[in-house]
Amino acid sequence: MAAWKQPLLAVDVVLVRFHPERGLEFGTSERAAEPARGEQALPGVLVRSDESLTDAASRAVGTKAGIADEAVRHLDQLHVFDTPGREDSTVESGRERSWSLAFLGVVDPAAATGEHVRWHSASGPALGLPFDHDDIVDFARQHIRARLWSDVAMTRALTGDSFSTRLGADLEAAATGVQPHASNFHRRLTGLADLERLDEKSPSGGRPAHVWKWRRP
Amino acid sequence: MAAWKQPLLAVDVVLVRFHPERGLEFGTSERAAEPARGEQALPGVLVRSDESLTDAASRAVGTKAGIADEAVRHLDQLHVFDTPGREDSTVESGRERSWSLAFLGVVDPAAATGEHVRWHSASGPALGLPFDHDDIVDFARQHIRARLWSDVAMTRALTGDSFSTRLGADLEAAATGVQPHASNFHRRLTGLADLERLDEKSPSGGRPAHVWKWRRP
DNA sequence: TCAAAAGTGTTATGATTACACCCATGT
DNA sequence: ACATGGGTGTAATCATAACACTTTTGA
Repeated sequence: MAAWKQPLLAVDVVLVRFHPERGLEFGTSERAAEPARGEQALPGVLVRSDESLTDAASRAVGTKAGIADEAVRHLDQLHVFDTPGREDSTVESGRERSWSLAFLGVVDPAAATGEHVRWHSASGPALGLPFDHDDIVDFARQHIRARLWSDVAMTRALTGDSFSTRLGADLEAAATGVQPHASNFHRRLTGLADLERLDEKSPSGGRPAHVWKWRRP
Repeated sequence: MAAWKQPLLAVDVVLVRFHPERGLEFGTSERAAEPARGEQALPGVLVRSDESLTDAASRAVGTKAGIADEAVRHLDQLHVFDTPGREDSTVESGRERSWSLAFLGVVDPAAATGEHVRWHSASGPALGLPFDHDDIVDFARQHIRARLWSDVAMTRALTGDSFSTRLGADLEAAATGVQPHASNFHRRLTGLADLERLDEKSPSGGRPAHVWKWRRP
């Protein structure tokens, strides 16, 4: 067995946040290096041998998007995308293979994300990102929809530790495309074991909505 | 940015088959190389730069387990396992990091798999495999349970192109741990759009069961 | 004709959806 | 008080589970 020369493994992070006013958004940052230099793309780095994959994802968010570690509430491995002839096909041979392990990175919408990050509404059209990044975003979109409310860690990262019924319903609407009936949605939250209804209320133009708090950590 | 020296990316395949008599089984093969030489483990190879990840998985099944390509009905990417100090930590430094992209590989139970492969009942205890292979098998087990009947490609690979109600019910039982009510299970299959009930019957000691056929390819 | 196993009929139970109506707040 | 939205009550609908009972085979 000869010496192995493999493509390098990169991690690319699909940044997501759920902003109370702006809704569900995907984040991109500007590429500093060729190829596609200057274009908006998913922040990514090559994985170093001394770090875990999740650490690499975290580093991508930090160094490429300039987002503080504390602002990243959740990191979730998605899928390895295997593309002939994508980035870093430096000089030669035209088409080099490349691997990208995609992560979902949920960001605190209250955190400042600086000028490096551009946020795009998830309800808009495809983002037109280079490489196969549009596919990756799409994969993430379906991942979110399939796991909302059932994957507590992910959902909690999107909503924050506590949230109003209103915000929850809007998140549901953003993820699935249909606004739930307010009444039924309230009952749905009631049924979730990890949620607790507080006595607080959250103003919203009419009758204030209840506030829900995730139990435990 | 200096030259990158990364761990090598391996693919490891969780072989699975659903044998009409023996039930759901996971397959292992004997390791030919250190570390853990001679032990049963998941077949895996280092990915080459000129092949896709799925091709690498396919090659692992072929070269390490000696299973013909045609016998592999389905290959599905699972997760990247990132383990400090696993295999191929050749000589030095004691603990090298290593990456393994796990695949689920569904094998035709009618195909001869030679002496290289050892099949273990999925209902038995943990297999006691080296590295984190037990964890990987467990991941695969949950993957199967979560997707049975909803993921047509995977389920079809397990059942074959056509199968009796009996076999389907046994598969369900093997995956979930509970034997479904025969009556309700029949109706469940009726409800699946991709399934068609044939007029054939399949003997089974009592009244013969119907045969179901997957539509399309 | 009896045992074994597959299906059908039917009902109970529970989740999901819809919608009428009442409640809590700001103006 | 009225507009705005949140929430409760309640009923219809649909899926799931349970179980009695019938059907089809082999012995």
